[in-house]
Amino acid sequence: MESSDLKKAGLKITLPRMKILEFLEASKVRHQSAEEIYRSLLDDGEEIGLATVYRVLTQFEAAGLVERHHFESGQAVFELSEKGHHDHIVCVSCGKVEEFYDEMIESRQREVASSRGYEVTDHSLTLYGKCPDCQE
Amino acid sequence: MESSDLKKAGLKITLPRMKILEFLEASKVRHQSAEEIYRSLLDDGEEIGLATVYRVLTQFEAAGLVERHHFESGQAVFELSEKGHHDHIVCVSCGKVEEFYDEMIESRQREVASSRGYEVTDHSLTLYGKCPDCQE
DNA sequence: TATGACAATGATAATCAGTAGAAATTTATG
DNA sequence: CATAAATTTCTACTGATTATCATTGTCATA
Repeated sequence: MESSDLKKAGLKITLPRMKILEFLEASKVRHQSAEEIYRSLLDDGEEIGLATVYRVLTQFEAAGLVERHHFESGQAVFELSEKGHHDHIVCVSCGKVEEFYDEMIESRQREVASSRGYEVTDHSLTLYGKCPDCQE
Repeated sequence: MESSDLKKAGLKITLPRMKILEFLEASKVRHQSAEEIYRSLLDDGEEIGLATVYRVLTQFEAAGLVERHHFESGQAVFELSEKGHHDHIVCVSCGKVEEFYDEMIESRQREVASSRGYEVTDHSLTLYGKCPDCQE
């Protein structure tokens, strides 16, 4: 079932790609950096190179299998794009990431863009704040 | 008039800080990277180090004089924060940046965050698309 | 199932934005 | 002006990501 995802994406079925995809699907953490994914795979006893992790994630992104987000931390994080579009709330204390979707915000964005003659291809909205757990 | 800004920010008045502030105020380009600012100053015949540009911009940011944005380019850009809060539309073809403000979007963001118990400290919303000039 | 074209991997070097350290210079005061 | 403290500069270094390249793996075809 994973391999069909790869085929659909026009990617050959290789061990590293399977490993990464399986790992992302099995992981309960939805937003992880390339380095974290790499470390986790090594810890699981897999043999894989960091360069391959970066390369494969980039290919997955191009294929629409994962999304890359930048948030504030210098380091990009990746998430499986199983669900539809959504935006993020990031806790500035603990780093937790929650997802949300608000149709009113979405539609206003489209209006703002088109009123200026833009064809929107993408957008990113991230709220930063303290999550309930981190407020004392 | 620039020096008073620096004083208010609790920063000593130094040549590099004046140069950078004057440059930002005189520049017609509102969003520039540290490297671009550095190059421009050198081209203007000023003597300044890149490390100083980065450090001063960071101090200006802390003092609220400039804002730092991350967009998709990997490289941070800085803008004078003369105006109030606003979001951005970035053209994916020519890199042009426009600003906008939409109260409905702002208020929905606050609602979304508070409905999840978050205290929002900041947010970033960026739309990506093709500007009118770049659509053939 | 063997083969060959070509894509993918992995180790490492390179790049790129940004930061740290330490010596030299400048600023604000007395 | 003299002096302490803050600031600048240069340069080396980080950390994240990408490029290189020799080796290996995949897969359509024979």
